[in-house]
Amino acid sequence: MSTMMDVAKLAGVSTATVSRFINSPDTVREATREKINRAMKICNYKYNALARGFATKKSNTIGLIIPTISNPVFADSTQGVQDCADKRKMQVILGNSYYRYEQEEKLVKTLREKQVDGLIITTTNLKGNVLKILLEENFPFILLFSTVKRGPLSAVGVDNYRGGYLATEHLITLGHKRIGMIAGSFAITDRSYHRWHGYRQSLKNYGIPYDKEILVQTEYSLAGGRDAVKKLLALKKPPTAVFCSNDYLALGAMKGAREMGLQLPDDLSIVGFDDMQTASYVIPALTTIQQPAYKMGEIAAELLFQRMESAAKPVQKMLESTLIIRESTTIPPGRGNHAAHNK
Amino acid sequence: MSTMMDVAKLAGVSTATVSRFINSPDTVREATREKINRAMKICNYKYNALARGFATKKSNTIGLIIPTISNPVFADSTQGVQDCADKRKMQVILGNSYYRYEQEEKLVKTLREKQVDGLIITTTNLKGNVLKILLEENFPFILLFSTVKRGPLSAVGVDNYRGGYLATEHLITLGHKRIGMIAGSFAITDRSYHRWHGYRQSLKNYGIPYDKEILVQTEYSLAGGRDAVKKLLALKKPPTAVFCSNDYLALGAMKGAREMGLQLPDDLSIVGFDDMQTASYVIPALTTIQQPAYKMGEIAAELLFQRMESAAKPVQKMLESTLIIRESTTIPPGRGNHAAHNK
DNA sequence: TTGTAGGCGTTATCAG
DNA sequence: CTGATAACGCCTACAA
Repeated sequence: MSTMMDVAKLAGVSTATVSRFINSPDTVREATREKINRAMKICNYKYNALARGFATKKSNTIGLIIPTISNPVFADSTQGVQDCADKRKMQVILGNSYYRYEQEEKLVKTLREKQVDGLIITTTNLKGNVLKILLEENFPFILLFSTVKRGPLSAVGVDNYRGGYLATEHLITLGHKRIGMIAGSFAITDRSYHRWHGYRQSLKNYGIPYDKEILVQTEYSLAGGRDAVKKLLALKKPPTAVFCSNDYLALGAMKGAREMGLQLPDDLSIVGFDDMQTASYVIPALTTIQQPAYKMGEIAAELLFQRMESAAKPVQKMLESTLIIRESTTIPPGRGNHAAHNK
Repeated sequence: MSTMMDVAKLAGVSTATVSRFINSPDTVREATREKINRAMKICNYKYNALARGFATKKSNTIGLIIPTISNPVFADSTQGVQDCADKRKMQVILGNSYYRYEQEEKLVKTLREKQVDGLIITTTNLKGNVLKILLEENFPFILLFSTVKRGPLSAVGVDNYRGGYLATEHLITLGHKRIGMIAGSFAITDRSYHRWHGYRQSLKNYGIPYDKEILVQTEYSLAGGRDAVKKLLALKKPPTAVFCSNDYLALGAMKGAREMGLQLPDDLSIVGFDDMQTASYVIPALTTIQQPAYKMGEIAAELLFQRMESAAKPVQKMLESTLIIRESTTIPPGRGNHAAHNK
């Protein structure tokens, strides 16, 4: 593999000139440029960005840590950060934490060793040491899908509490009195926890007693949702509606309910969270809380690049999450539902 | 940021020893190890993997180029390569080509400049110069979601032709005579093209004339599938079944058909391709051709690492793709369908 | 506009 | 088991 040295010799110039030619062509004379160009062709020169990074102490690479790329919401946000990085001619190294803190810890270590210029993290543990150290050492990073609204950490997210509130309120407005919740394990994601808070508050505001019997925490998966709904439906007093803390859980719940012979949405109303692409293509189309995942990724990257350029004060961007009413929610059963003829 | 030099001085040893301590601790005396350890703590030493890569000419990084991470199938395969890379303590830089060849070209250039040790590519143009050059220059790379079965390129994929054949045969076996196809644009993905070939061959083998009227090429998206199915349904002689070249298209088609007032699957049978996670959770659950995406990613990474260690002869791994029959396919309408009471 | 030369943090070779 | 020292490929003053 040929180097600048080879090119320089062949072109009869110094390596400094070759370097200039690459980084700011207009500072080198036309004739020289041509010589260099020719020389590069001849020895099939390939620029070594790693060597450059070594010399400049900038890798032009950022790290992105998410729980798992197989969740479409994280995939969308990843796309957002990638597109934004691409514009800045930056690359992104991806890491999956699988909702495990030690893995997250390991990832930031490895990525920092790789000299990434900054980090975007969808963290699994807001209180952990990882973020604290990053902050202390003044390393540029942005939280994504974050729940923090103030303080020293820069972050982008949505108001999960409000999302949970809206989802529940929608169900209450339809007439439901017994509303269950299927939540991602609180130990693993505080987003789920915040959504649950919104749920509780909504119940409270409308004078519906909270019943911890109809909350089930589970893993964030289709199967998790399916099993959870079956558990709820097996209760003596099963809920007539459930709020699921993400769309996977909701689709799983639809499946589970159906397997138990229920008609949807008539026998059970379901609302999700995320609005992943397929949510509106499912039958019945899923009522859900929409999160602008792609946009959030874009903004996180944008914020990170700003932060990398100059250490401004921390900012938190909370984006709007909105309730999207579709077909998976309706009035409670036995209330003269227009769709009651189905039974 | 402190360097090995600092640690060495503090510990009263040479940088060489520090380096040894890091890379093969057992070659340095216990007492020395402790000194170094202490020194590292004191100056909060952080290893610089980039400098290492510079010295060793190995970045311990691979590049992964896919069309788009928002397609769950590619997300799954990405997870597969990442998990495999993780085991080898390798990082992966992700790039989206968006099915655009120039983008793919640009990506391999950038990634090579970044000195990735190898590349995994889900290519958009098998015949393009990119792969040819990679091959000529003997750069390690593996094709993923590949259609190639022989030749100089190493690759992993499934038999798309066979998948298309199976899907169509299933429909024929159910009694369908008029079977349309909604395909991803052939110009963009030869996988789609191969699936179409399987479709044609199946038709032929069962003596059903091919009608190009009921093939529509579109973009790989939910909306694409929806629009396409509407086009087909508007024909004088609409199909009673459609084979969609991926699951997104199939879900889109379900939506479109439903919007036109059809009952599924009774009025229209639909089969997809991929078996993405949500496919079995949709209602009616999607009949589809399953591709082991995660597995394929894992194998591709495995193959790449082998290739990086020693330039063995090229291999092509074709994995099994199987027909998964679920609820979205049934006998043609007007044939005494058991579900006919729905109308 | 171009050249000279030192430096970036690690590894690797060769002595000791 | 440890130390000295020359790479590795590029950038960047500083000088010319």
